[in-house]
Amino acid sequence: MATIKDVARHAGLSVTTVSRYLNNHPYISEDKKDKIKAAMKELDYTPNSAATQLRSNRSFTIGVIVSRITNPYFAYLIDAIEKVVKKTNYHLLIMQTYDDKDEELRLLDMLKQKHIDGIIMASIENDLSVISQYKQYGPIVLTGDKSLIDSNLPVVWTNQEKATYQAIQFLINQGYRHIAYCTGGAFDKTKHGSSRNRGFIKALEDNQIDMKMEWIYKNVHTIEDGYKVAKDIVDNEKSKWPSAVFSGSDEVAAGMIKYLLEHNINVPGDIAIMGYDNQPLSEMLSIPLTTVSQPIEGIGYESTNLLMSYLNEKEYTVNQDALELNIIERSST
Amino acid sequence: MATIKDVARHAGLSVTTVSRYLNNHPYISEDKKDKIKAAMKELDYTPNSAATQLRSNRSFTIGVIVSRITNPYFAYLIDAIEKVVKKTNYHLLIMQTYDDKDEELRLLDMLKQKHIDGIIMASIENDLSVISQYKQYGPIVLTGDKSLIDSNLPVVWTNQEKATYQAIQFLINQGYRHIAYCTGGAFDKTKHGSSRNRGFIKALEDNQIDMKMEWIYKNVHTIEDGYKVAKDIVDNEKSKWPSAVFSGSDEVAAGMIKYLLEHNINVPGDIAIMGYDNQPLSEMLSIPLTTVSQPIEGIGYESTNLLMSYLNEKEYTVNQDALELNIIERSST
DNA sequence: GATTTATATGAAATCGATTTCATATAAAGT
DNA sequence: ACTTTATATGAAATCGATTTCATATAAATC
Repeated sequence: MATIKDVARHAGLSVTTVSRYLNNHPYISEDKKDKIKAAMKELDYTPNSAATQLRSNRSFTIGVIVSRITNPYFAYLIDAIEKVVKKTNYHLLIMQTYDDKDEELRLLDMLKQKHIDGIIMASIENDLSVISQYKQYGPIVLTGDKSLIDSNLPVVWTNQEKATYQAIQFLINQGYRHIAYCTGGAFDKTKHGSSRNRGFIKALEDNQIDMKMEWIYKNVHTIEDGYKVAKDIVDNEKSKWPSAVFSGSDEVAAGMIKYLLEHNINVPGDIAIMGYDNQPLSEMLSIPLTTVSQPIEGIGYESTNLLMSYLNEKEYTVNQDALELNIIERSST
Repeated sequence: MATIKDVARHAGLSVTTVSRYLNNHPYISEDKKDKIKAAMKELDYTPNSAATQLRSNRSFTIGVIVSRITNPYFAYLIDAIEKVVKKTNYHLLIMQTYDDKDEELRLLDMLKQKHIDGIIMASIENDLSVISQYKQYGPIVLTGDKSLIDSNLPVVWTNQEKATYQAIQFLINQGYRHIAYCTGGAFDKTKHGSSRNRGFIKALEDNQIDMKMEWIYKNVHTIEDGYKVAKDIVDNEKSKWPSAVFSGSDEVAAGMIKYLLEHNINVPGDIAIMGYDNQPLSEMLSIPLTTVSQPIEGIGYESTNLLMSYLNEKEYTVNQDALELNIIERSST
């Protein structure tokens, strides 16, 4: 492969001048520019990215960490991020942790290795205190719930507590008062619980509804999990069924609907179902799903611009208005 | 950041020895190894990847080109590829073309720039003759239909013509003889048509069924497209409806089912629907979808191992048995 | 007309690793 | 005891760009 040296020789110039041309520096005469252009074409020259990186100490690559791209939420988020990145001279490196702490650390190490210049974290496995140690190696932008602002890292946040509160309130307003709750994580009644859990608890409290622990389902993620939860509910006497189930994920909601319909249980007549994320499948279900939509485009746009502002040492103010969650009302409630 | 020089000094050794340690070369005494280890820990040393790349002329990164990761087919394929890559010392760079020819060329250029060592192409925009010019810069493995073996590039192929033939034959065996056809691409009756089209045409011929051009829908991709196709069909007199519709994509099939059910048309009683890809949503539909499943795991596994074999100059024989397509029979036919 | 200032170019140092070449000692083979 | 061979280490060159420092000419200012 031709190097910058070859181009310089071919154009009868020094490598310095060719380098200047490559980096759009001022003060190069037009005729020299033409000569360089011609030489580059003639030799089919492309700069070696490793050399550029080594000397300039920038890789012009940013990373985005997600748990897995087969989750549509992350796929669409990456899509939104890439749309912004494509407009710059940066590349996007998509990294998956598969929910593994060590893997996440290995990915963060790429900042240290100068493989990437900055990171957007869309999922988080390790403690924030661990992650924030890596910011000395390059900017790290977090995306997620408002509670992340406690980390001393820049955050593009949404208010999950408020959205969940509103979702539960929405169900209550529709007349449902016996509400079951599914979460992908843990559930403890203390204040250390996750934001969504807090929103759920608060909404019940504000409406003087008692929370029943047997209606709290933890660690449910997949369609199969939802299927099982529905079975678990329905296996009780009908008088003990909740009138509505709020699920922290559309997949779980989909699994529940599948089970309920297979057993001729009316949705929402017998049991209403509400999901979260507004994933593509949610409007395609037999019973289109009422759900909470996340501002994915906004999160992607804002987080990328924020990260870029750090890389280019400019100011950027996140437009919080673009980060509102919305309830999408369909037929399942 | 600490460099190899710092480590060497700190350990009282030469950089050569430290480099040898980093690359697992033989002939380093245990006590020196310990000293190096200690120095690296002490200084929190991580090798600069750009320097390694520049000197060794390898980036230990491979790329996978897809049109877009929001397409579940590609998301799951990437997932399968990453599972293999994670076991090696390579990184995976996911690249999206968004169906853009120029973008694809820009991504291929990364081979030239030595940004990546090799590429798996899961989608292809440019002519194969154009793409194969890039193989001088590093190995390129194609994945897709059998017809790609004409390119002089290594291919991990599936037999789309055969699968489509079998799918149509399956419908015919079930008693459907008036079969409409949806394709994401173009459709011309010449031998230059795509493999799936050939399979469709051949199946009809072998069963002495005339093909009706008004039942051929071209360039349909999305759920919305499917919705429109169903409307277009149903707007005719019922006597002119096809008895079954084969669609080259589950999304399109989903859109059709949505429309048909909304208009109280029985599936499969009035019109049967068959999809392609066996995407996650296909079993979640009101009418679970009969579809053709692609061996995504196999394609990912084989293509990655094949690419790795080129990078490590070893032999690898693709296990063609892992690349069969299968008909998944559900309720929509 | 003398002195700044803007424009235009090049030689050499540098980024942080690996690779080549050289060398010294210990162990093995004859 | 003498030559190979295996083990262990280091100095210096190198990969291909960018950056720093130096310099020469043309244009602008006083």
